[in-house]
Amino acid sequence: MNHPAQRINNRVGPLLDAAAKLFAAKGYRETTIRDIASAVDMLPGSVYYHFASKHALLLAVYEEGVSKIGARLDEAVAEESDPWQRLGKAIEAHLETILDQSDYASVMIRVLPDQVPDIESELIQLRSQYEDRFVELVDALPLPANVDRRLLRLMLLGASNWTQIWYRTDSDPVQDIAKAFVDFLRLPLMENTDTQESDRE
Amino acid sequence: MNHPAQRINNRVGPLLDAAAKLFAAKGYRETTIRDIASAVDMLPGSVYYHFASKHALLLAVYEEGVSKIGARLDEAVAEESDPWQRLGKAIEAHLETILDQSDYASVMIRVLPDQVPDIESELIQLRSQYEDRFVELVDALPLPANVDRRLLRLMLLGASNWTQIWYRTDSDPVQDIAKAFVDFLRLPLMENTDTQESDRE
Amino acid sequence: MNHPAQRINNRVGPLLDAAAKLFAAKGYRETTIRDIASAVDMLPGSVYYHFASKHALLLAVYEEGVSKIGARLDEAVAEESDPWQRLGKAIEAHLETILDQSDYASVMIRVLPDQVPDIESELIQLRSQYEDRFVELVDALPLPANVDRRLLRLMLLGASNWTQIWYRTDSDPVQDIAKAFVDFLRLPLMENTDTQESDRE
Amino acid sequence: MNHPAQRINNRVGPLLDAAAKLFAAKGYRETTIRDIASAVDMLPGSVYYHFASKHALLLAVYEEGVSKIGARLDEAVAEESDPWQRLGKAIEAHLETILDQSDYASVMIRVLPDQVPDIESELIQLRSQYEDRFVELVDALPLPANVDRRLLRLMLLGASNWTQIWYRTDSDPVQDIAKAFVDFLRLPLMENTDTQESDRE
DNA sequence: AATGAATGAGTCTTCATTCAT
DNA sequence: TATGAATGAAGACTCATTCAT
Repeated sequence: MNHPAQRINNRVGPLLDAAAKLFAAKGYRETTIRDIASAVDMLPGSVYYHFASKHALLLAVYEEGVSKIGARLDEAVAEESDPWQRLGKAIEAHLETILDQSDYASVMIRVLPDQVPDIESELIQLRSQYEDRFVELVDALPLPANVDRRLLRLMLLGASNWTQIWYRTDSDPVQDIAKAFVDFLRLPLMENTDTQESDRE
Repeated sequence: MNHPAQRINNRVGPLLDAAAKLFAAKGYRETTIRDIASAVDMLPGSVYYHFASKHALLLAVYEEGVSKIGARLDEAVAEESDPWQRLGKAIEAHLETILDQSDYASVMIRVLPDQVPDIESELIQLRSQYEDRFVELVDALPLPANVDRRLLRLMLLGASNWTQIWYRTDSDPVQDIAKAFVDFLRLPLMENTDTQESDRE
Repeated sequence: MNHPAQRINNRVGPLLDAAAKLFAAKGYRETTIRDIASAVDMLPGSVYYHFASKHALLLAVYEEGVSKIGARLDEAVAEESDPWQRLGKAIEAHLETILDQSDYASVMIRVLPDQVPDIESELIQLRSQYEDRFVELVDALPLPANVDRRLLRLMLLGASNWTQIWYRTDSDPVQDIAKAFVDFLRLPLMENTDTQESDRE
Repeated sequence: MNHPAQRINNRVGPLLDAAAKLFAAKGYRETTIRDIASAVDMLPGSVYYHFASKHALLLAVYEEGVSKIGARLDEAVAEESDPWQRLGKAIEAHLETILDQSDYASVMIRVLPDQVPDIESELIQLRSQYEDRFVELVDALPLPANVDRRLLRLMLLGASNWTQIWYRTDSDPVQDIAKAFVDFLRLPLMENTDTQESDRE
């Protein structure tokens, strides 16, 4: 009667993988329970033995996604101590994970909380659990006092997430993209860049 | 073809407005014909007098969106001659339009071509019709030779489009965001910035 | 307010023609008022000035069909006096009219009364008004006493009507078909007319 | 593919029966999924568990129809060796099946391929699969050299199929009709058998 | 653990028809 | 005479979900 989610040798894994792959490829609404089930040779009804609802499936994918991409990022960042290097590695890890390596992480970027109102807040929370890492990363940057670190972070993350829209496997290596993004920002923002006067108007 | 859009006293205008508003707020799939119809006090079937299909409605909104945001951008850019100023104004116009002023333009950013496979290519074409303006804008920038202008553009546009995800009307003024985004990039990339040394690895 | 159906120079003619053509080509259900209207550059609503309903249109087509094919047949038959010749001419006229010459007549054969239950009885009556001519034609035939003239007529008429299913403009001339049908009945098909014994094997 | 038709205790059988009965009685377009579903106490949506579409249902009925009437005819014909007898039995079987015994077979005659353009070619193929039997049957007939066997077959089959239009259960026994049709062809109808001269023109 | 069968609410869409102008 | 705009009832189909077995 109960859902034994911990069982090692069950089919929750493949099921979740299929869901992640499909959600990542087509989006949440566009993916049906039947799609997912038949990807693992199950019948639609059987999915409900493992997950209470389609929402629950998405939530599980999101959780796994956060966990995967978070771990990957922590690991990448741990190798560096210089704040800019750490940020660079972080973006690199981020891009690699959502573009290349993990459908779970892709889903996190592709399926936006407001597309699933019923579990919007849960999704938001899960996302920030991950994205908050970038708050620290950016805070650690040696920057001029007047720099709006929040906007800086948002810009970098936005640009990174949006790669999902235009990235094709045959375009630039992911690492180049990451490096370019950080460098575009980094060079002017270093502490000792004197000529800092920006007044449009 | 049969439906002359110029007729003064018709309800195509309001209908399209309602569609744009709803598509922008909830997404394409999440918006039903019933939603749109009842927003203008029509019956679902009546919508089909004006538009052949839900796809056609989206296409019309997209077209109007491209036209609106394109015109707004051209106008904003025309006031300036300095390439960086022009780019700044462009981003400002872009953000204002998609965040504040036009549901039509918002739809263009929110509803991605691959979410509507049946008219994917039409949507892509419409989008690039607008986004191509940024190619020119970025090409006009005086930049060091080794700068990848494509990635620069993609970064800026990606960051801008992603604002739709986090922007709330009570956060920073749109103009500040635009200025920040451009300035983050601009300062290091000015021609005579000597200390250009980027070597991670 | 009233329908001046007699007006010479109106558009009832073309309208009816279009309806006949479309009903003949696609069937009643498969043809929409919009199809018919746009064939004569009208709007769907305008059709209702001339005809009270789609049923009424069909009825009018049927009437015209009966009248046309009836006249054609009477004319053809009048030229002959021998009963078999008269029947031959009749079938020839019948086939020519429904296969070649008149959409109105084709409709009579193609659209069966029971497909339009609301006016089934009217359609049946109209049809028999025409088909009754064949009762006389067959009654006039000099036949052995034991021949079931009703079945003979039904066979001939059925075979003729069914040509609509298989006839293509590039197959046999209509006249040949008519002649063959009548001759198959009139003459014996057995190899040597007298002895009735045929055994392959 | 997913729906195994052989399962003993399912409702595919009754569903198909209902579809056949309704298609035969009212035609394809005139029959709704709701009609069919409610005939077997299902909800409309449930039908789609068993059949992918209304088209698929019709196709299944057609297939069954071809199979049923083909088997019945083969059986009837096997009992005889004389070509005319064989043809007579064939027509008898044909009429019995489409008028009396099988809704499936009736559908084959009543619903014409060109009424369902989406699956027109499949339906045509299915029909000829059956009707081709008559090619052989007619070819086996000992006939004068100048007889157009194709038209002969078409006439007989057309007349037979058209019985569906006029046949009522209280009219002649089906066997009588079959016998009459074949005899009309086989034997001469002219009063005195000898003078065989057919020259219209 | 999974399936077969179904449900029911909802989706887009169609179309004969109406009616004020 | 005709049109523009709509209606409303119905149509085929979809899909997350349920549940007895």
